[in-house]
Amino acid sequence: MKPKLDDVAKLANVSKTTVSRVLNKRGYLSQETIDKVYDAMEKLNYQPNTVARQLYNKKTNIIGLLFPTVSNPFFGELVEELEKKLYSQGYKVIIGNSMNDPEKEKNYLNQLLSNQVDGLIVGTHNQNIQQYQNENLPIVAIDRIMNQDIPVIESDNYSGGKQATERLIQKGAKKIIHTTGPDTLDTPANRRREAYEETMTYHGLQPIHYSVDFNISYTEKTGIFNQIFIDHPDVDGVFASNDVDALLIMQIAKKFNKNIPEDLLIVGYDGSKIMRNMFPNLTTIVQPIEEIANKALEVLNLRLEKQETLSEYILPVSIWNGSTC
Amino acid sequence: MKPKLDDVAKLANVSKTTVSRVLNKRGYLSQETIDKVYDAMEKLNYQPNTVARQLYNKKTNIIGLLFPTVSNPFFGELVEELEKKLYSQGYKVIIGNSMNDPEKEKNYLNQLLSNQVDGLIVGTHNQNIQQYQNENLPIVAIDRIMNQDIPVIESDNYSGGKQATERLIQKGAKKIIHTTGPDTLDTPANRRREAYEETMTYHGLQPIHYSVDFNISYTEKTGIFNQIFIDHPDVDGVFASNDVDALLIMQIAKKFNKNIPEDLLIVGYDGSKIMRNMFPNLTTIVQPIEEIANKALEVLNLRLEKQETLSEYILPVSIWNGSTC
DNA sequence: TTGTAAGCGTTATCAG
DNA sequence: CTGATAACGCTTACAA
Repeated sequence: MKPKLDDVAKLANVSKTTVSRVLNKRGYLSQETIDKVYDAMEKLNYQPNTVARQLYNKKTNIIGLLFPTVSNPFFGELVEELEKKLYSQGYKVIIGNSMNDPEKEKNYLNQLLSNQVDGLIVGTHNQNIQQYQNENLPIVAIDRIMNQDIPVIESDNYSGGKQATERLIQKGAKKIIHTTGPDTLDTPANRRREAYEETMTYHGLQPIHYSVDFNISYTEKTGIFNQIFIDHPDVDGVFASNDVDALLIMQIAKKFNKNIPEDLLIVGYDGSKIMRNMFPNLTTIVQPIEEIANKALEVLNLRLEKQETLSEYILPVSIWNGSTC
Repeated sequence: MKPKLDDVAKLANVSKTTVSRVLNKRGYLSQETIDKVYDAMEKLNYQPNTVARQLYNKKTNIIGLLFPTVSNPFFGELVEELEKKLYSQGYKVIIGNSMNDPEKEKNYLNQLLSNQVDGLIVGTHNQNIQQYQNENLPIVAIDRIMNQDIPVIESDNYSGGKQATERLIQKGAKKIIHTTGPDTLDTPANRRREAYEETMTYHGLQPIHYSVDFNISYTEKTGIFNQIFIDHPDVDGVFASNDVDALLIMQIAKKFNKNIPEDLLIVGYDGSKIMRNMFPNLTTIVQPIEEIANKALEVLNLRLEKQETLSEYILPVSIWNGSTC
């Protein structure tokens, strides 16, 4: 059996209180007592029970992170950044990969809301989850609209969409296709599409978009992207909704004998560090992952301290000049 | 204040015991009581306190995952796979990205060992952490040697190293350089290097390796990889320790005007799904990520049930035939 | 400087 | 079928 406070107390011939005081370095204690207690803890290899402490303190020092998938580099880097910073603040993180499955998200939520976490950072993309309302748990959303009470951190999607589209047009593309997430969601990322459509229209070009569900397999995705080239053999520009898709499309373009950038221009989205290093050629819109993480934590901390926050924080994007556009 | 069991009990005019019974669907209860209680819970928007349950049950239903970094696709996919499967078993996961920093790992460990988690899956690469001994917490290691008591899941590193090296040789490379992790660690991954060296020697070739610390920046990494081409302008083959590095090296090769595969053959390692889809051209040794995750959980479950396990489980690797070698 | 006792929010035993 | 009550392991008034 794991030793508990009481065992230490008995071995050291003091009370539980005293041991607790030593443990938490609180109150006045004689050096002698302190030594005795440490000795006993050592002997028993004592480790305080975190759960008991959590119960008393009503604080778990755990933050929940709910994201679609950690295997997409954008989320991977974001989660890593968040974890790193939370760790240095003394928090641990529980991660839920919702895979954008509403059931799973709802489930996670219910569990996490039950005093399991001190706060929540949510970056999944589902609608109609009302649970987020009924708690006064500090929550921050990343790139996701939830409700009035929950602040959203996002990068400037409209500007990103505009920059991408203008870049493609300026480099001579006329038939530009945009891949997006599912049409049905109301997320800040939709502003990319708005920007794309407005920019296209402004230049007298016809916007065309293909929406791709998250959480489908690579095989299915490849199927959809193939279809683009079948439906539009004359496509000469693609604005992909993320870098992984951009690269997938590049692979498929090859099969259709399209050379990049001669026959087809491509712009991606996200610009995670790992992508920019592995494939610097890909022209892409860079979301400031580190700044997003910083801002999310800054706002979460405000909420944890019950302070006021804005309801939206928009961070600037930049463009990475590769050779695909 | 959050409502508690007692509040529900009062509102429903029953005892805490009864509410608890309803909550856990245990024992005999009249339908009337059940309805009353559910009503009260509804009205108060009651949610049971997980921490209190954890304390009583001495079980948190949390598994700790300690990995170097979730932003490398190999670990990203592995962690995702583990999370997905643990979730379906009713576990949540606390993730620690150790960045291979021994301090951080030790710290995480200490915290997690304190009754915070029911089990641990460790895939970081540090030495000399003795803490793992003194607990009877179920632990499983992935690709990491810890101590006799802790079962290790790994893919067949020797075979992987041999296949990679032989492939390079067979395709005509003579001056083949191998990049590895730090020399100082005793990990199963070292068997790749052994295999590389033995295979090279067997073919009368001179093994040369460059060791690259984890947790250095991309800039530093690039520096080291640059050095390879400066030190060995006649290099015609590279066996990289992972796919990310393989791609980094490909970028650098370009700068040195080496065409792939004409002037330089490259074989990577890991073969995560995302990599194989984004860069199908990269010839690489594929670790069976899903099987590793499955086996790790199978073994962890055995440990959780206090059953015997083997001390080592080795899973087969395969080769992905790209065009870089 | 140290100890006693109550309480954090559950669950299970045992009695009715 | 239902209710007191103790217990899970720790922290903190309050007392001494």
